[in-house]
Amino acid sequence: MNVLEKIVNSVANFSKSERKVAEVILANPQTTIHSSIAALAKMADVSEPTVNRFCRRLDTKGFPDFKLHLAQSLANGTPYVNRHVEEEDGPEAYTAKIFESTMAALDSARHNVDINAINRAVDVLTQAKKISFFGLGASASVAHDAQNKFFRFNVPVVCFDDIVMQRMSAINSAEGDVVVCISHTGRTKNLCDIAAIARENDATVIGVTAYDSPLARECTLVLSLDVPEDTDMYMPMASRVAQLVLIDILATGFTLRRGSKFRENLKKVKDSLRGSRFEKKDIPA
Amino acid sequence: MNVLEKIVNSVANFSKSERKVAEVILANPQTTIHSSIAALAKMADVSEPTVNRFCRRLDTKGFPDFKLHLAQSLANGTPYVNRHVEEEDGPEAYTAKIFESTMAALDSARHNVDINAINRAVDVLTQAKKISFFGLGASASVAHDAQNKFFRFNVPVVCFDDIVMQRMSAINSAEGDVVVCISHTGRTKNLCDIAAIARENDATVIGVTAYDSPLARECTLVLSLDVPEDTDMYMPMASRVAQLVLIDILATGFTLRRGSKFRENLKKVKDSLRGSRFEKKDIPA
DNA sequence: CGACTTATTGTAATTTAATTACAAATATGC
DNA sequence: GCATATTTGTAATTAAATTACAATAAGTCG
Repeated sequence: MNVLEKIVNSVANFSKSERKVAEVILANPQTTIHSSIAALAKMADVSEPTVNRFCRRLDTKGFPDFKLHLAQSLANGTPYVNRHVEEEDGPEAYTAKIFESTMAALDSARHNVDINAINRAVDVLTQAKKISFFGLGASASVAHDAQNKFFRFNVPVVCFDDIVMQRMSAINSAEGDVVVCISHTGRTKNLCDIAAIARENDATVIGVTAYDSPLARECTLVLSLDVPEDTDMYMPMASRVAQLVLIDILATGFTLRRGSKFRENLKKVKDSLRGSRFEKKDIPA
Repeated sequence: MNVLEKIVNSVANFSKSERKVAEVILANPQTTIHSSIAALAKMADVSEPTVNRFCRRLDTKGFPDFKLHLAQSLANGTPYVNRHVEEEDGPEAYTAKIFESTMAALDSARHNVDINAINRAVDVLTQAKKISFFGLGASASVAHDAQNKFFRFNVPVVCFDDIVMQRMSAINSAEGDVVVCISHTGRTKNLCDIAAIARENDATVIGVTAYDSPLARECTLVLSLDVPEDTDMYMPMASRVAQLVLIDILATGFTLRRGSKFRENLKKVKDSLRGSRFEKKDIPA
């Protein structure tokens, strides 16, 4: 596991001084791997043995071993950790933290997605007579986005963010229709109802939601995204980005399945937008 | 550059003993990073200073520094790159590629955002009498998302994805109002008009769009996101994710600026949603 | 509230590892 | 084949990390 993540995750078990060490390391990971234990101790304003104890607590053999692990974590260019935004953060700090948390979330999601489930979902979608995307609240915009994407495929696709419309649509669904329900928590009652109704009417229900949630239990097929935890700001952030990426993946799988001829069509759709846009001014060679 | 490659490439410049060291390292790189200089010297059947000289020849400061570089090379050195999806990619391949491209895009965006612009945007937003989010097509869902976020702040906020409504709204704007126009290319004619109209009516116009685009020129303040290029599938993918993250950042900046009292309110909004959800079953201690 | 216990942190000593300086050995050119 | 240059190793030195222990701070219970 990424050492940086490990530090963040086990910050609770740290003592006061150890936390100081953690902060300094998280702030300058790149510097850390080129510092001696003495230099780091000074930076964190603690004693050298404290740094050593800190390393041991993270299951490394000692400081040099810790640096090795740290170097490995930094190697893939990603010090992406889910760092929480703090009250006293300036624009620089919170901007960096949000970017990094989002990337960390994507990284985690990437390792946790069930490729088989994705493949089956693509199967189902390519064979759908009609596709509906339903989401409420923050997930509504994900549903909209999905509609926008699949609309380009010249497939019958609808999207509702209104429970009444969703309900009507679900009741009218039939065999061969696919309903995609999007909800991070999977605990939104209304959406669970919609999923149940759609299934009773023989539609295939794909859930983009948490594994083993009430919504998941109502679905034919679940695409779960394990995203660490959202940053403290009481609003969905990283989770929603992961959902979007999942939609991108489904859309991509869809176009690939449809073959190259189909993709030419896509290009036409894109080109058709040209009329509504200002031309890019030609740069003289 | 990858140290292992470097060893292979410069094997010509090595002396006999140095070559012995190189061989041992190439044969057991994983072991090497956990060995002392003495252990390695013994394995290669050379003296310790020879190992040290070997390290120096590879432009490292010494043996520990060399181990650090080696560790970095060994850590699955796949930095996130913008890999294009290919025709023959299976689910595994395109899933990985899309995740990685998105992360690469975010990484790039992170290094290119203008923190000052963000800070000023937050300034403007916190002082707004009314906030409007406008986007068309793929950017419409980003606008929706923004609305959802800022709505929680108990701020007058609207969002339209319909040019007629956008136009009416823009005409009715007044000093103190903030209009956020979202467009990846910044070349959507209709949206440029809206921006112009809003500005003529004394609203502050923030553009989430490409630098130096027609839309950018109509804005009071531009938040440009430099995202490499979208994957080949003829639809906006990474760019839109970057926009969403930018919205997250603005929303976060907003709440931080408003102070801790305000954030308690936010928690209340979140808690208010509880009634519409299934409770998480309590896990017995 | 104070004595006792436990946990945390730092100081100093010790050990270990890495580097340097120098000498021996090997190779290279004339 | 001798002189020079290069390579390699031995021993000494230095630097770094770790351990042992003492002091301080934080809890806990009477």
